[in-house]
Amino acid sequence: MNSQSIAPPQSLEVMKRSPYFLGWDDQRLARLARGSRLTAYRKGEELVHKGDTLRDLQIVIQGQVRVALRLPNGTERVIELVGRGESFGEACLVEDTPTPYHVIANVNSRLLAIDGGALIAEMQRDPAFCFQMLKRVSKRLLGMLTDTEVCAQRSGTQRVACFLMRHKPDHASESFVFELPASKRDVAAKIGLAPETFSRVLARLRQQGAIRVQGRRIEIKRSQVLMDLLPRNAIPPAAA
Amino acid sequence: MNSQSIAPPQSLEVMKRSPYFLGWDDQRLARLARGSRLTAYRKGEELVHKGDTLRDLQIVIQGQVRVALRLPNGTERVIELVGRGESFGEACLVEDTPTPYHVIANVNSRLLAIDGGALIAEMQRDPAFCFQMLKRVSKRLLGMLTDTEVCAQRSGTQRVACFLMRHKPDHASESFVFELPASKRDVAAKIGLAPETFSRVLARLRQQGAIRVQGRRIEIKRSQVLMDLLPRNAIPPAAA
DNA sequence: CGCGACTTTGAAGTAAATCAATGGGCGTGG
DNA sequence: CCACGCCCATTGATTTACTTCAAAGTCGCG
Repeated sequence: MNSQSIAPPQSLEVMKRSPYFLGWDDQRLARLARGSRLTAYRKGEELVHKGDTLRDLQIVIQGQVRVALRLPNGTERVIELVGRGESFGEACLVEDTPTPYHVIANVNSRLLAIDGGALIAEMQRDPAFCFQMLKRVSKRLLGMLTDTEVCAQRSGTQRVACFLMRHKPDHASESFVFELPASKRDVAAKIGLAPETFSRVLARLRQQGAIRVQGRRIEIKRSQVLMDLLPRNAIPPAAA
Repeated sequence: MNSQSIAPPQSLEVMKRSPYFLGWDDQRLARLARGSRLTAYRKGEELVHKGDTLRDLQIVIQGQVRVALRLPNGTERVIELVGRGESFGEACLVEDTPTPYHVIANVNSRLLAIDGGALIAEMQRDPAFCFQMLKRVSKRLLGMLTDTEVCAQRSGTQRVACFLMRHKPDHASESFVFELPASKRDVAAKIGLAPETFSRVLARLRQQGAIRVQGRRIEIKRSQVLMDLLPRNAIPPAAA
Protein backbone atom coordinates (compact mmCIF):
# COMPACT_ATOMS: atom_id res chain seq x y z
CA MET A 1 0.00 0.00 0.00
CA ASN A 2 3.02 2.30 0.07
CA SER A 3 3.19 5.24 -2.28
CA GLN A 4 5.93 5.27 -4.83
CA SER A 5 7.86 8.40 -5.64
CA ILE A 6 8.96 8.97 -9.17
CA ALA A 7 12.13 10.72 -10.24
CA PRO A 8 11.74 14.55 -10.04
CA PRO A 9 13.39 15.43 -13.38
CA GLN A 10 10.24 14.26 -15.10
CA SER A 11 8.20 16.89 -13.30
CA LEU A 12 8.60 19.58 -15.92
CA GLU A 13 7.52 17.23 -18.68
CA VAL A 14 4.52 16.15 -16.68
CA MET A 15 3.55 19.72 -15.93
CA LYS A 16 3.64 20.69 -19.57
CA ARG A 17 1.22 17.90 -20.36
CA SER A 18 -1.22 18.61 -17.54
CA PRO A 19 -4.23 20.82 -18.25
CA TYR A 20 -3.72 22.39 -14.84
CA PHE A 21 -0.69 24.32 -16.04
CA LEU A 22 -2.07 25.40 -19.38
CA GLY A 23 -0.93 28.91 -20.19
CA TRP A 24 1.61 29.15 -17.40
CA ASP A 25 4.86 30.91 -18.03
CA ASP A 26 7.71 28.53 -18.95
CA GLN A 27 10.06 30.18 -16.51
CA ARG A 28 7.59 29.78 -13.69
CA LEU A 29 7.01 26.17 -14.61
CA ALA A 30 10.73 25.53 -14.48
CA ARG A 31 11.08 27.20 -11.09
CA LEU A 32 8.16 25.28 -9.62
CA ALA A 33 9.26 21.99 -11.16
CA ARG A 34 12.46 22.13 -9.11
CA GLY A 35 10.80 21.57 -5.76
CA SER A 36 8.11 19.24 -7.03
CA ARG A 37 7.61 15.53 -6.65
CA LEU A 38 5.56 13.09 -8.65
CA THR A 39 4.04 10.29 -6.63
CA ALA A 40 1.94 7.27 -7.48
CA TYR A 41 -0.76 6.03 -5.15
CA ARG A 42 -2.74 2.84 -5.15
CA LYS A 43 -6.51 2.68 -5.08
CA GLY A 44 -7.78 3.06 -1.54
CA GLU A 45 -4.56 4.59 -0.27
CA GLU A 46 -4.94 7.56 2.06
CA LEU A 47 -2.67 10.27 0.67
CA VAL A 48 -3.50 12.81 3.32
CA HIS A 49 -4.65 12.12 6.84
CA LYS A 50 -6.94 14.45 8.70
CA GLY A 51 -4.80 16.89 10.62
CA ASP A 52 -1.77 16.63 8.37
CA THR A 53 -0.05 19.88 7.54
CA LEU A 54 0.37 20.14 3.79
CA ARG A 55 3.71 21.34 2.52
CA ASP A 56 2.73 21.12 -1.11
CA LEU A 57 -0.03 21.92 -3.53
CA GLN A 58 -1.32 18.66 -4.91
CA ILE A 59 -2.31 18.26 -8.55
CA VAL A 60 -3.89 15.12 -9.91
CA ILE A 61 -1.97 14.08 -13.03
CA GLN A 62 -3.81 10.85 -13.50
CA GLY A 63 -6.65 9.09 -11.73
CA GLN A 64 -8.97 10.51 -9.11
CA VAL A 65 -8.91 11.19 -5.40
CA ARG A 66 -11.66 12.08 -2.99
CA VAL A 67 -11.41 14.74 -0.31
CA ALA A 68 -13.68 13.72 2.54
CA LEU A 69 -14.65 13.96 6.19
CA ARG A 70 -15.04 10.94 8.42
CA LEU A 71 -18.36 10.72 10.24
CA PRO A 72 -19.07 9.22 13.64
CA ASN A 73 -20.91 6.25 12.14
CA GLY A 74 -17.87 5.16 10.18
CA THR A 75 -19.03 6.46 6.82
CA GLU A 76 -17.67 9.55 5.20
CA ARG A 77 -18.90 12.75 3.61
CA VAL A 78 -17.22 13.53 0.32
CA ILE A 79 -16.19 17.16 0.00
CA GLU A 80 -14.69 17.06 -3.44
CA LEU A 81 -13.87 14.62 -6.16
CA VAL A 82 -10.58 15.65 -7.69
CA GLY A 83 -9.70 14.33 -11.13
CA ARG A 84 -7.03 14.84 -13.76
CA GLY A 85 -5.92 18.45 -14.07
CA GLU A 86 -7.48 19.46 -10.78
CA SER A 87 -5.90 20.24 -7.45
CA PHE A 88 -6.49 20.48 -3.73
CA GLY A 89 -4.82 22.03 -0.74
CA GLU A 90 -4.64 25.68 -1.76
CA ALA A 91 -6.53 27.00 1.24
CA CYS A 92 -4.63 24.91 3.78
CA LEU A 93 -1.32 25.98 2.28
CA VAL A 94 -2.18 29.66 2.28
CA GLU A 95 -3.55 29.55 5.81
CA ASP A 96 -0.88 27.11 7.00
CA THR A 97 -3.60 25.10 8.70
CA PRO A 98 -3.81 21.35 9.25
CA THR A 99 -6.18 19.70 6.80
CA PRO A 100 -9.67 19.30 8.28
CA TYR A 101 -10.17 16.47 5.79
CA HIS A 102 -8.48 13.35 4.58
CA VAL A 103 -7.77 12.41 0.99
CA ILE A 104 -8.04 8.93 -0.48
CA ALA A 105 -7.23 7.61 -3.94
CA ASN A 106 -10.39 6.41 -5.67
CA VAL A 107 -8.33 4.61 -8.28
CA ASN A 108 -4.63 4.18 -8.88
CA SER A 109 -3.45 7.74 -9.31
CA ARG A 110 -0.41 9.90 -9.87
CA LEU A 111 -0.14 13.28 -8.20
CA LEU A 112 2.32 16.10 -8.57
CA ALA A 113 3.29 17.92 -5.38
CA ILE A 114 4.35 21.52 -5.87
CA ASP A 115 6.34 23.00 -3.04
CA GLY A 116 4.07 25.39 -1.14
CA GLY A 117 6.84 27.83 -0.27
CA ALA A 118 7.86 28.17 -3.89
CA LEU A 119 4.25 28.67 -4.88
CA ILE A 120 3.71 31.44 -2.37
CA ALA A 121 6.94 33.05 -3.47
CA GLU A 122 5.61 33.08 -7.01
CA MET A 123 2.41 34.69 -5.82
CA GLN A 124 4.16 37.42 -3.94
CA ARG A 125 6.28 38.13 -6.96
CA ASP A 126 3.47 38.37 -9.48
CA PRO A 127 0.06 39.88 -8.68
CA ALA A 128 -1.52 38.34 -11.76
CA PHE A 129 -0.46 34.89 -10.62
CA CYS A 130 -1.69 35.59 -7.12
CA PHE A 131 -5.00 36.76 -8.53
CA GLN A 132 -5.25 33.58 -10.52
CA MET A 133 -4.94 31.59 -7.31
CA LEU A 134 -7.51 33.84 -5.71
CA LYS A 135 -9.86 33.03 -8.56
CA ARG A 136 -9.19 29.35 -8.09
CA VAL A 137 -10.02 29.41 -4.39
CA SER A 138 -13.02 31.65 -5.00
CA LYS A 139 -14.37 29.21 -7.54
CA ARG A 140 -14.01 26.39 -5.07
CA LEU A 141 -15.78 28.43 -2.42
CA LEU A 142 -18.67 29.03 -4.78
CA GLY A 143 -18.66 25.35 -5.63
CA MET A 144 -18.95 24.48 -1.97
CA LEU A 145 -21.92 26.82 -1.74
CA THR A 146 -23.81 24.94 -4.42
CA ASP A 147 -22.84 21.67 -2.73
CA THR A 148 -24.25 23.07 0.46
CA GLU A 149 -27.42 23.97 -1.38
CA VAL A 150 -27.77 20.40 -2.60
CA CYS A 151 -27.22 18.95 0.86
CA ALA A 152 -29.54 21.47 2.46
CA GLN A 153 -32.52 20.08 0.59
CA ARG A 154 -34.71 18.35 3.11
CA SER A 155 -35.75 15.24 1.25
CA GLY A 156 -33.45 12.80 -0.45
CA THR A 157 -35.43 13.09 -3.65
CA GLN A 158 -34.85 16.83 -3.69
CA ARG A 159 -31.15 16.39 -3.02
CA VAL A 160 -30.85 14.02 -5.96
CA ALA A 161 -32.95 16.22 -8.23
CA CYS A 162 -30.88 19.25 -7.24
CA PHE A 163 -27.67 17.35 -7.86
CA LEU A 164 -28.79 16.03 -11.23
CA MET A 165 -29.99 19.41 -12.44
CA ARG A 166 -26.62 20.96 -11.68
CA HIS A 167 -25.30 18.96 -14.61
CA LYS A 168 -27.70 20.43 -17.11
CA PRO A 169 -25.86 22.27 -19.88
CA ASP A 170 -26.80 25.94 -20.07
CA HIS A 171 -28.66 25.69 -23.34
CA ALA A 172 -29.96 22.16 -22.96
CA SER A 173 -33.60 21.31 -23.45
CA GLU A 174 -35.75 18.84 -21.57
CA SER A 175 -33.27 16.01 -21.86
CA PHE A 176 -29.53 15.60 -21.58
CA VAL A 177 -26.94 13.02 -20.64
CA PHE A 178 -23.98 13.04 -18.32
CA GLU A 179 -21.65 10.76 -16.38
CA LEU A 180 -21.52 10.55 -12.63
CA PRO A 181 -18.12 11.87 -11.52
CA ALA A 182 -17.51 8.80 -9.38
CA SER A 183 -19.10 5.64 -8.04
CA LYS A 184 -22.66 5.88 -6.85
CA ARG A 185 -21.44 5.31 -3.34
CA ASP A 186 -19.14 8.32 -3.53
CA VAL A 187 -21.79 10.44 -5.17
CA ALA A 188 -24.22 9.47 -2.44
CA ALA A 189 -21.61 10.46 0.14
CA LYS A 190 -21.20 13.77 -1.66
CA ILE A 191 -24.88 14.68 -1.47
CA GLY A 192 -25.27 13.41 2.07
CA LEU A 193 -27.27 10.26 1.46
CA ALA A 194 -26.77 6.62 2.35
CA PRO A 195 -25.93 4.63 -0.77
CA GLU A 196 -29.14 2.66 -0.36
CA THR A 197 -31.22 5.80 -0.31
CA PHE A 198 -29.50 7.13 -3.40
CA SER A 199 -30.17 3.88 -5.19
CA ARG A 200 -33.82 3.93 -4.20
CA VAL A 201 -34.34 7.51 -5.32
CA LEU A 202 -32.76 6.81 -8.69
CA ALA A 203 -34.95 3.73 -9.03
CA ARG A 204 -38.06 5.74 -8.30
CA LEU A 205 -37.15 8.49 -10.76
CA ARG A 206 -36.47 5.79 -13.31
CA GLN A 207 -39.85 4.19 -12.76
CA GLN A 208 -41.47 7.58 -13.17
CA GLY A 209 -39.79 7.88 -16.53
CA ALA A 210 -37.85 10.98 -15.57
CA ILE A 211 -34.40 9.47 -16.04
CA ARG A 212 -32.55 6.48 -17.39
CA VAL A 213 -29.55 4.92 -15.70
CA GLN A 214 -26.81 2.78 -17.16
CA GLY A 215 -24.03 2.44 -14.64
CA ARG A 216 -22.55 5.89 -14.24
CA ARG A 217 -24.28 7.17 -17.34
CA ILE A 218 -27.37 9.17 -16.44
CA GLU A 219 -29.88 10.29 -19.01
CA ILE A 220 -32.26 12.98 -17.92
CA LYS A 221 -35.34 12.44 -20.01
CA ARG A 222 -37.75 14.96 -18.52
CA SER A 223 -35.91 17.57 -16.54
CA GLN A 224 -39.18 19.30 -15.84
CA VAL A 225 -40.14 16.45 -13.56
CA LEU A 226 -37.00 17.08 -11.55
CA MET A 227 -37.53 20.83 -11.53
CA ASP A 228 -41.00 20.33 -10.13
CA LEU A 229 -39.44 18.62 -7.14
CA LEU A 230 -37.62 21.83 -6.27
CA PRO A 231 -40.37 24.39 -5.67
CA ARG A 232 -39.47 28.06 -5.96
CA ASN A 233 -35.77 27.30 -5.85
CA ALA A 234 -33.87 28.81 -8.75
CA ILE A 235 -30.88 26.70 -9.70
CA PRO A 236 -28.06 28.54 -11.39
CA PRO A 237 -26.68 26.42 -14.23
CA ALA A 238 -23.33 25.00 -13.25
CA ALA A 239 -20.54 24.86 -15.75
CA ALA A 240 -19.62 21.31 -16.63
CA MET B 1 -38.28 49.05 4.25
CA ASN B 2 -36.11 51.05 1.86
CA SER B 3 -32.41 51.29 2.44
CA GLN B 4 -30.98 54.70 3.10
CA SER B 5 -27.71 55.84 1.60
CA ILE B 6 -25.46 58.04 3.62
CA ALA B 7 -23.19 60.73 2.24
CA PRO B 8 -19.98 59.23 0.78
CA PRO B 9 -17.49 61.71 2.27
CA GLN B 10 -17.91 59.97 5.61
CA SER B 11 -16.59 56.72 4.15
CA LEU B 12 -12.95 57.34 4.98
CA GLU B 13 -13.78 58.13 8.57
CA VAL B 14 -15.89 55.04 8.86
CA MET B 15 -13.19 52.88 7.33
CA LYS B 16 -10.60 54.11 9.77
CA ARG B 17 -12.82 53.11 12.65
CA SER B 18 -13.72 49.65 11.32
CA PRO B 19 -11.66 46.67 12.45
CA TYR B 20 -11.88 45.34 8.91
CA PHE B 21 -9.41 47.91 7.64
CA LEU B 22 -6.94 47.69 10.50
CA GLY B 23 -3.40 48.01 9.21
CA TRP B 24 -4.38 49.07 5.72
CA ASP B 25 -2.30 51.69 3.98
CA ASP B 26 -3.75 55.21 4.26
CA GLN B 27 -3.31 55.84 0.56
CA ARG B 28 -5.17 52.68 -0.30
CA LEU B 29 -7.93 53.58 2.12
CA ALA B 30 -8.29 56.96 0.47
CA ARG B 31 -8.42 55.46 -3.01
CA LEU B 32 -11.00 52.90 -2.01
CA ALA B 33 -13.07 55.38 -0.06
CA ARG B 34 -13.71 57.34 -3.24
CA GLY B 35 -15.93 54.73 -4.85
CA SER B 36 -17.54 53.54 -1.65
CA ARG B 37 -21.01 54.00 -0.25
CA LEU B 38 -22.33 53.68 3.25
CA THR B 39 -25.85 52.33 3.48
CA ALA B 40 -28.24 51.69 6.34
CA TYR B 41 -30.62 48.75 6.29
CA ARG B 42 -33.56 47.93 8.49
CA LYS B 43 -34.01 44.67 10.30
CA GLY B 44 -35.44 42.06 7.97
CA GLU B 45 -34.50 43.93 4.83
CA GLU B 46 -33.03 41.86 2.01
CA LEU B 47 -29.85 43.63 0.97
CA VAL B 48 -28.93 41.14 -1.70
CA HIS B 49 -31.30 38.95 -3.65
CA LYS B 50 -30.32 35.57 -4.95
CA GLY B 51 -28.94 35.99 -8.44
CA ASP B 52 -27.89 39.61 -8.00
CA THR B 53 -24.53 40.51 -9.45
CA LEU B 54 -22.49 42.28 -6.81
CA ARG B 55 -20.59 45.34 -7.88
CA ASP B 56 -19.10 45.96 -4.46
CA LEU B 57 -17.43 44.28 -1.57
CA GLN B 58 -19.73 44.59 1.42
CA ILE B 59 -18.40 45.27 4.91
CA VAL B 60 -20.61 45.31 7.97
CA ILE B 61 -19.89 48.49 9.90
CA GLN B 62 -22.61 48.00 12.43
CA GLY B 63 -25.20 45.32 13.08
CA GLN B 64 -25.39 41.85 11.59
CA VAL B 65 -26.57 40.26 8.37
CA ARG B 66 -27.14 36.66 7.44
CA VAL B 67 -26.08 35.08 4.18
CA ALA B 68 -28.48 32.27 3.42
CA LEU B 69 -30.09 29.93 0.92
CA ARG B 70 -33.80 29.55 0.53
CA LEU B 71 -35.10 26.01 0.75
CA PRO B 72 -38.09 24.47 -1.00
CA ASN B 73 -40.11 24.31 2.21
CA GLY B 74 -39.90 28.05 2.75
CA THR B 75 -37.26 27.98 5.45
CA GLU B 76 -33.67 28.92 4.86
CA ARG B 77 -30.19 27.54 5.46
CA VAL B 78 -27.82 30.09 6.93
CA ILE B 79 -24.43 30.07 5.27
CA GLU B 80 -22.76 32.76 7.30
CA LEU B 81 -23.55 35.25 10.01
CA VAL B 82 -21.66 38.43 9.22
CA GLY B 83 -21.11 40.92 12.01
CA ARG B 84 -19.24 44.15 12.61
CA GLY B 85 -15.85 44.21 10.90
CA GLU B 86 -16.64 41.27 8.66
CA SER B 87 -17.46 41.12 4.98
CA PHE B 88 -19.06 39.10 2.25
CA GLY B 89 -19.03 38.93 -1.52
CA GLU B 90 -15.31 38.48 -2.23
CA ALA B 91 -15.73 35.28 -4.19
CA CYS B 92 -18.64 36.54 -6.28
CA LEU B 93 -16.75 39.71 -7.10
CA VAL B 94 -13.60 37.91 -8.13
CA GLU B 95 -15.48 35.38 -10.22
CA ASP B 96 -18.00 37.94 -11.45
CA THR B 97 -20.77 35.48 -10.71
CA PRO B 98 -24.32 36.13 -9.56
CA THR B 99 -24.74 35.48 -5.87
CA PRO B 100 -26.05 31.98 -5.20
CA TYR B 101 -27.38 33.28 -1.90
CA HIS B 102 -29.40 36.14 -0.53
CA VAL B 103 -28.47 38.43 2.32
CA ILE B 104 -30.83 39.76 4.97
CA ALA B 105 -30.26 42.17 7.83
CA ASN B 106 -30.72 40.43 11.16
CA VAL B 107 -30.90 43.78 12.93
CA ASN B 108 -30.73 47.36 11.80
CA SER B 109 -27.32 47.55 10.17
CA ARG B 110 -24.94 49.81 8.33
CA LEU B 111 -22.78 48.44 5.55
CA LEU B 112 -19.95 49.94 3.56
CA ALA B 113 -19.83 49.03 -0.12
CA ILE B 114 -16.37 49.14 -1.66
CA ASP B 115 -16.27 49.35 -5.42
CA GLY B 116 -15.27 45.96 -6.78
CA GLY B 117 -13.35 47.34 -9.73
CA ALA B 118 -11.26 49.55 -7.51
CA LEU B 119 -10.58 46.65 -5.21
CA ILE B 120 -9.42 44.40 -7.99
CA ALA B 121 -7.24 47.19 -9.32
CA GLU B 122 -5.61 47.40 -5.89
CA MET B 123 -5.01 43.70 -5.93
CA GLN B 124 -3.40 43.71 -9.33
CA ARG B 125 -1.20 46.54 -8.25
CA ASP B 126 0.03 44.99 -5.01
CA PRO B 127 0.74 41.26 -4.62
CA ALA B 128 0.77 41.53 -0.83
CA PHE B 129 -2.73 42.98 -0.87
CA CYS B 130 -3.89 40.34 -3.31
CA PHE B 131 -2.41 37.67 -1.08
CA GLN B 132 -4.26 39.14 1.85
CA MET B 133 -7.52 38.71 -0.04
CA LEU B 134 -6.49 35.19 -0.95
CA LYS B 135 -5.99 34.49 2.72
CA ARG B 136 -9.39 35.92 3.49
CA VAL B 137 -11.17 33.74 0.95
CA SER B 138 -9.13 30.71 2.00
CA LYS B 139 -10.14 31.22 5.58
CA ARG B 140 -13.78 31.37 4.59
CA LEU B 141 -13.38 28.21 2.55
CA LEU B 142 -11.92 26.42 5.57
CA GLY B 143 -14.74 27.81 7.66
CA MET B 144 -17.26 26.37 5.27
CA LEU B 145 -15.53 23.03 5.58
CA THR B 146 -16.03 22.95 9.32
CA ASP B 147 -19.63 24.07 8.83
CA THR B 148 -20.04 21.18 6.44
CA GLU B 149 -18.59 18.87 9.04
CA VAL B 150 -21.15 20.04 11.57
CA CYS B 151 -24.04 19.59 9.15
CA ALA B 152 -22.74 16.21 8.00
CA GLN B 153 -23.29 14.72 11.45
CA ARG B 154 -26.17 12.30 11.18
CA SER B 155 -28.08 13.00 14.35
CA GLY B 156 -29.26 16.36 15.57
CA THR B 157 -27.61 15.78 18.90
CA GLN B 158 -24.28 15.25 17.19
CA ARG B 159 -24.72 18.35 15.09
CA VAL B 160 -25.36 20.42 18.17
CA ALA B 161 -22.50 18.84 20.09
CA CYS B 162 -20.18 19.41 17.15
CA PHE B 163 -21.32 23.01 16.86
CA LEU B 164 -20.94 23.72 20.55
CA MET B 165 -17.49 22.18 20.75
CA ARG B 166 -16.27 24.39 17.94
CA HIS B 167 -16.51 27.26 20.40
CA LYS B 168 -14.20 25.69 22.93
CA PRO B 169 -11.12 27.86 23.50
CA ASP B 170 -7.90 26.03 22.64
CA HIS B 171 -6.65 25.79 26.18
CA ALA B 172 -10.02 25.49 27.89
CA SER B 173 -10.77 22.75 30.35
CA GLU B 174 -14.00 20.83 30.88
CA SER B 175 -16.14 23.93 31.04
CA PHE B 176 -16.40 27.20 29.20
CA VAL B 177 -18.93 29.84 28.26
CA PHE B 178 -19.82 31.51 25.02
CA GLU B 179 -22.58 33.46 23.28
CA LEU B 180 -24.56 32.20 20.34
CA PRO B 181 -23.71 34.37 17.33
CA ALA B 182 -27.40 34.96 16.57
CA SER B 183 -30.90 33.94 17.53
CA LYS B 184 -31.52 30.29 18.17
CA ARG B 185 -33.59 30.15 15.06
CA ASP B 186 -30.70 31.38 12.93
CA VAL B 187 -28.25 29.09 14.65
CA ALA B 188 -30.58 26.18 14.03
CA ALA B 189 -30.77 27.18 10.37
CA LYS B 190 -26.98 27.30 10.30
CA ILE B 191 -26.54 23.75 11.53
CA GLY B 192 -29.37 22.39 9.45
CA LEU B 193 -32.00 21.77 12.11
CA ALA B 194 -35.55 22.89 12.60
CA PRO B 195 -35.72 25.43 15.45
CA GLU B 196 -37.87 23.01 17.44
CA THR B 197 -35.31 20.26 17.14
CA PHE B 198 -32.53 22.59 18.23
CA SER B 199 -34.54 23.64 21.23
CA ARG B 200 -35.24 20.05 22.19
CA VAL B 201 -31.63 18.98 21.88
CA LEU B 202 -30.50 21.87 24.06
CA ALA B 203 -33.18 20.95 26.59
CA ARG B 204 -31.98 17.37 26.72
CA LEU B 205 -28.34 18.33 27.12
CA ARG B 206 -29.42 20.69 29.87
CA GLN B 207 -31.34 17.95 31.67
CA GLN B 208 -28.28 15.74 31.41
CA GLY B 209 -26.28 18.43 33.17
CA ALA B 210 -23.91 18.89 30.26
CA ILE B 211 -24.75 22.51 29.57
CA ARG B 212 -26.58 25.52 30.93
CA VAL B 213 -28.55 27.92 28.79
CA GLN B 214 -29.53 31.53 29.47
CA GLY B 215 -30.86 33.07 26.31
CA ARG B 216 -27.93 33.24 23.93
CA ARG B 217 -25.44 32.55 26.69
CA ILE B 218 -24.34 28.93 26.67
CA GLU B 219 -22.30 27.41 29.45
CA ILE B 220 -20.64 24.12 28.66
CA LYS B 221 -20.32 22.39 32.00
CA ARG B 222 -19.01 18.99 30.98
CA SER B 223 -17.54 19.08 27.51
CA GLN B 224 -16.59 15.44 27.86
CA VAL B 225 -20.25 14.53 27.63
CA LEU B 226 -20.42 16.33 24.29
CA MET B 227 -17.21 14.79 23.07
CA ASP B 228 -18.58 11.34 23.81
CA LEU B 229 -21.39 12.05 21.39
CA LEU B 230 -18.87 12.36 18.58
CA PRO B 231 -17.23 8.93 18.57
CA ARG B 232 -13.82 8.35 17.01
CA ASN B 233 -14.07 11.29 14.66
CA ALA B 234 -10.32 11.14 14.20
CA ILE B 235 -9.19 7.65 13.42
CA PRO B 236 -5.45 7.27 13.94
CA PRO B 237 -3.57 5.81 10.98
CA ALA B 238 -3.90 2.27 12.26
CA ALA B 239 -3.75 0.88 8.77
CA ALA B 240 -0.03 0.42 8.36
C1' DC C 1 -48.69 47.59 29.86
C1' DG C 2 -49.54 45.18 25.70
C1' DC C 3 -47.87 43.59 21.38
C1' DG C 4 -44.87 40.86 18.37
C1' DA C 5 -41.09 37.91 17.80
C1' DC C 6 -38.74 34.26 19.53
C1' DT C 7 -38.74 30.02 22.08
C1' DT C 8 -40.45 26.07 24.16
C1' DT C 9 -43.35 22.05 24.50
C1' DG C 10 -46.65 18.50 22.77
C1' DA C 11 -48.39 15.02 19.42
C1' DA C 12 -48.31 12.72 15.01
C1' DG C 13 -46.62 11.39 10.59
C1' DT C 14 -43.00 10.26 7.57
C1' DA C 15 -38.77 9.62 5.40
C1' DA C 16 -34.19 8.17 5.77
C1' DA C 17 -30.65 5.37 8.24
C1' DT C 18 -29.69 0.90 9.40
C1' DC C 19 -29.43 -4.09 9.18
C1' DA C 20 -29.45 -7.91 6.13
C1' DA C 21 -29.00 -10.51 2.04
C1' DT C 22 -28.85 -11.10 -2.86
C1' DG C 23 -27.26 -10.01 -7.41
C1' DG C 24 -24.04 -8.24 -10.94
C1' DG C 25 -19.70 -6.66 -12.95
C1' DC C 26 -14.88 -6.73 -13.19
C1' DG C 27 -10.37 -7.98 -12.38
C1' DT C 28 -7.45 -11.55 -10.88
C1' DG C 29 -5.58 -15.84 -10.93
C1' DG C 30 -5.71 -20.53 -12.11
C1' DC D 1 -10.52 -19.21 -21.31
C1' DC D 2 -12.95 -20.00 -17.40
C1' DA D 3 -13.71 -19.76 -12.34
C1' DC D 4 -13.42 -17.48 -8.36
C1' DG D 5 -13.69 -13.56 -5.30
C1' DC D 6 -14.30 -8.83 -4.28
C1' DC D 7 -16.52 -4.66 -4.58
C1' DC D 8 -20.37 -2.17 -5.86
C1' DA D 9 -25.22 -1.84 -6.39
C1' DT D 10 -29.81 -3.15 -5.48
C1' DT D 11 -33.80 -4.55 -2.84
C1' DG D 12 -36.46 -5.63 1.44
C1' DA D 13 -37.87 -4.97 6.39
C1' DT D 14 -37.37 -2.44 10.51
C1' DT D 15 -36.49 1.35 13.58
C1' DT D 16 -35.43 5.68 14.76
C1' DA D 17 -35.68 10.52 15.11
C1' DC D 18 -36.46 14.60 12.65
C1' DT D 19 -39.88 17.54 10.53
C1' DT D 20 -44.21 19.32 10.72
C1' DC D 21 -48.36 21.25 12.71
C1' DA D 22 -50.24 23.35 16.68
C1' DA D 23 -50.40 26.07 20.75
C1' DA D 24 -48.82 28.00 24.83
C1' DG D 25 -45.29 30.49 27.11
C1' DT D 26 -41.50 34.05 27.55
C1' DC D 27 -38.86 37.83 26.50
C1' DG D 28 -37.87 42.34 25.06
C1' DC D 29 -39.54 46.54 23.23
C1' DG D 30 -42.41 50.23 22.01
